[in-house]
Amino acid sequence: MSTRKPAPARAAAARQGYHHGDLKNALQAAASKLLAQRGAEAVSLREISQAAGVSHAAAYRHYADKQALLADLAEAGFRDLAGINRQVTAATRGGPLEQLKACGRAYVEFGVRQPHLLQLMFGGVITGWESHAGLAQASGQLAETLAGIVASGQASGDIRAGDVGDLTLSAWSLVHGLALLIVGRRIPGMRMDAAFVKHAAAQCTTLLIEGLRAR
Amino acid sequence: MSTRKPAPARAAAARQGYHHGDLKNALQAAASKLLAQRGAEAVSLREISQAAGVSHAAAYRHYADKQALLADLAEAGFRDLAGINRQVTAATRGGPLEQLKACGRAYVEFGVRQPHLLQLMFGGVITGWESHAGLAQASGQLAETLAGIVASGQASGDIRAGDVGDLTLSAWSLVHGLALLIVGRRIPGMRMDAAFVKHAAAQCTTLLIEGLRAR
DNA sequence: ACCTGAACACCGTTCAAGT
DNA sequence: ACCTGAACACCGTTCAAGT
Repeated sequence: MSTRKPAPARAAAARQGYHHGDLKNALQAAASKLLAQRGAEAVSLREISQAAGVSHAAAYRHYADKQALLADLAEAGFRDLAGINRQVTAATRGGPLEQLKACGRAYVEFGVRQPHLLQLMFGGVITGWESHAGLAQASGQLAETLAGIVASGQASGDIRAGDVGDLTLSAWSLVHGLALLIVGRRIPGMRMDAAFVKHAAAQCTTLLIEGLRAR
Repeated sequence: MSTRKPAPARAAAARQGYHHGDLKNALQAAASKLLAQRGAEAVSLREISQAAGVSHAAAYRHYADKQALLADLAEAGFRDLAGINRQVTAATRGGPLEQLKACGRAYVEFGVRQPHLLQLMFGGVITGWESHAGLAQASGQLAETLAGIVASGQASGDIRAGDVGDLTLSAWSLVHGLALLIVGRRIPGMRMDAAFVKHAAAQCTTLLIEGLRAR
């Protein structure tokens, strides 16, 4: 047993409404949960604070404003998505075109799994990305991950020659657009179930690799 | 001369702060202008009402709530974009693939010209599309316009066989994703000028027609 | 150093009252 | 029928004050 008693001390502090211990993470967790439930515009900072068990002004000790907290959530989303891409790439056998296909499907599935998070990451709610360094960096890492797959495909001769940035942008645009059209429910006659997502992702990524394939 | 004097009567009414004449259109115009300047989340209904020269409660005589007004703007955006697609299609010679290419570029240019409107149309700010019948219809018409080009390309033998909905979704996803990535400034090293937009649209639509081309 | 509670200026929405 | 002004319940943000 340790001589320090952090848990009881924290509990006592919480009882008297003081010292949260790790409020920043608690705010993130509460915000993430509420975001997933109702979307960024429908959740207030006061509600997040309440869910974290502190007064509505306490968040300002850890975040400059509401946007800074949302930016943290978006950043985590970008890191998560980039990680998924790396993982899927590593786990997929059959060459770069199959990897790209698998990543595209994973990208769309990520969006369907967390629609409100995807909207936050790309929907224009967060302004002033310059002031959130980590967010811009995480977003850039996602782009780099995709570019890496394209570059390796060119090196192996599976993907045709051309500027890596241009080809990556095309591939990214396709899966990104599909994910947002699905999440935004803009596709007529769409049933938003796993089968449709799987089908649509397969169709789109097939077109993609037809366009990218070396000939 | 008519015996009725609508214009002076309206002016007199306006002087005493009553009877706007065509408040609904005035609200739309004011909202559209403010949306273009600062985006949907940064503009309040009170501000729109003030810009239209009425009290902050007057808008509720014409719109159920703020969302209904925003839905009207989004609907106009969808109709505008669908009209642009039809116009570009009619004006482009050289077959369906060239038409699709031209529409893709026009789609991206529309987004770059009106980034806040594009975000409103697709960014998830408007919830409950079911309650805005005109909006859902206008969005559907845009999809139909795109599907029409794909179908005519199949009829002429330029576009390969396959489900029209699937091929249309792929084409739409590509240009839609590109437009949103550009507007959202998510492309590393991007310069958001006309030359880049032209270049990126050309690259992406080239990949698209390679993937769609009959072989 | 970290949090609270009151305060400020806003916001969307409602509603009785005016013409 | 159409609009106003007051009112209500919220919100983001600030700040003196508490421990």
